[in-house]
Amino acid sequence: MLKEERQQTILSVVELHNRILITDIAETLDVSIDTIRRDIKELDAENKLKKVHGGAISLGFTTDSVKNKNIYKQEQKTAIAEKAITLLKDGSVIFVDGGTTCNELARLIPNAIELTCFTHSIPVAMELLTKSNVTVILIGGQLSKESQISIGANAIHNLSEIKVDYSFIGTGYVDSHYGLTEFDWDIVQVKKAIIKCSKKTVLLSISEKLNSQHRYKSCDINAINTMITELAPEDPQLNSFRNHDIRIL
Amino acid sequence: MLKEERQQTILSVVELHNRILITDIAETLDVSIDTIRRDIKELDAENKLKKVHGGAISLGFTTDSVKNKNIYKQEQKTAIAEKAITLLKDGSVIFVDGGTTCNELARLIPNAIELTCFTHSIPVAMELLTKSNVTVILIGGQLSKESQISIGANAIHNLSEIKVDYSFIGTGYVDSHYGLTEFDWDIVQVKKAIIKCSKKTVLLSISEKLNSQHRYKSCDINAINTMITELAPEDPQLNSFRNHDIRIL
DNA sequence: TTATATTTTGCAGTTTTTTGCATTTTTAAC
DNA sequence: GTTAAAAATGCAAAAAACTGCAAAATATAA
Repeated sequence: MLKEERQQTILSVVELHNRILITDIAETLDVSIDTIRRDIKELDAENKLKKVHGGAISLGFTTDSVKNKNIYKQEQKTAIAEKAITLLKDGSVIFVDGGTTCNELARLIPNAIELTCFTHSIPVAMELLTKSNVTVILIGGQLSKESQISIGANAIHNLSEIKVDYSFIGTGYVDSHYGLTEFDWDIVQVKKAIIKCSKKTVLLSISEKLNSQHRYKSCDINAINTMITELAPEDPQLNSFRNHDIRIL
Repeated sequence: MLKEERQQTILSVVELHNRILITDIAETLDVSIDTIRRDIKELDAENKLKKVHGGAISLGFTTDSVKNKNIYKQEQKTAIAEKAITLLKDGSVIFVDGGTTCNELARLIPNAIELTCFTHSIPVAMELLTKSNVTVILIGGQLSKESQISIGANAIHNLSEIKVDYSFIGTGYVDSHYGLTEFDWDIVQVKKAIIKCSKKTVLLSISEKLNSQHRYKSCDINAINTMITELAPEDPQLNSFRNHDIRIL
């Protein structure tokens, strides 16, 4: 049996079962344990799997991946959240939207700043509960299973009764011409209510979402006061937004 | 079984239930208690979870509050929750209070029953979000860091606008003479509002809390329609409650 | 084809890691 | 305080990993 074949077999077993035992596969393929050990060592070096004591596991199955929960574009979102943090002042009253980027913002709020945070997102609320310097006020309503935020008439009504200095919102799609758009109608209604109750609205969006659109519109691009992406403000990708009255951060 | 796999399993249990008991998981995975202890120690060092006496809790619940204290009486709470489940009917509209026992109830709701659940508890909401057969409606308000529920005028107002078939509530202390009492005044106000919006109120309480009282009163014992403990209904410990118009389950 | 260089493989001995058990110490529940 | 459960510690057996080396397989070149 060729080495290449053997390694391919190992990989397919790992992909199928998320794991492999050295002793098992050595017996199955009828080669020595050392050979398999060396194969796995190589495949690990090539980043095809993760070598562990006694065998190997698939990359998506590692314990490290649980914590970072495979958040798509995690680094960019952290960079965006860090920029957003700079807008916070002691005593600010803010609203934090749902979504992974806003969640990251919540996570990174420093404990030097006293804040009052409104949110309709369960994950954001969880994150903020750990911070003693933040007063958290939950916006109730029917919970969306998918996005884990309050939506519907009740949520919108609750939002109509508050006023915040800044709201930090995410969006499904953003385009300088079409504005902020979403796939989901209910979400759009809530976004509208959020923007309405905010003195200033800050959009957090990874650059990937720029210049894309979908069917329902949350607001015009002019409704946004500040837009934060992971790009430098002078990046050419942001050119189309410069004709508008937006601060790019 | 690979060590990585084991640790992975531990992490996923912690993520799902926010807690894990060393003895439980050792038996489930069929390894010694010491091994699990070492795993949890490692995972704690890697900041994947928080090690506590008797097990581990998820990082989200690090607010060293109600959560980790009572991971011990878990079995009793599960027994209570299982009894409570029997009261649920298809199409019921219920309210689920915060606290570990009610959380257990939420966790054990079977997916055969269609329900509409109101709750003011973040952990309960999290739990219910995983169930496709349950419509979850969140009661907003200021969040209590310690108990992770909405409290205050806003929460009470929101409660005044709903009506549910059953509410499942916990309490700090319960006594056949003094009724349901709490250490915290704000909590009491919310409990009153919950009871007011319920056609029937079901108290879930481990027997340990029976015949104890504290300074603020939520309601008379007569305000409770059904009381569930982990004891058999005919247990002598429940005698003092038998003079009242309560169903004991 | 043959001779030579290179890679791969299996083996033996050593080191490291993992695991379970017994004992002591600590914790927390009462 | 007492007491029972859990945690920490030390230890030894077992499993796995690493090391160096020589034989075998493969590739390369004359």
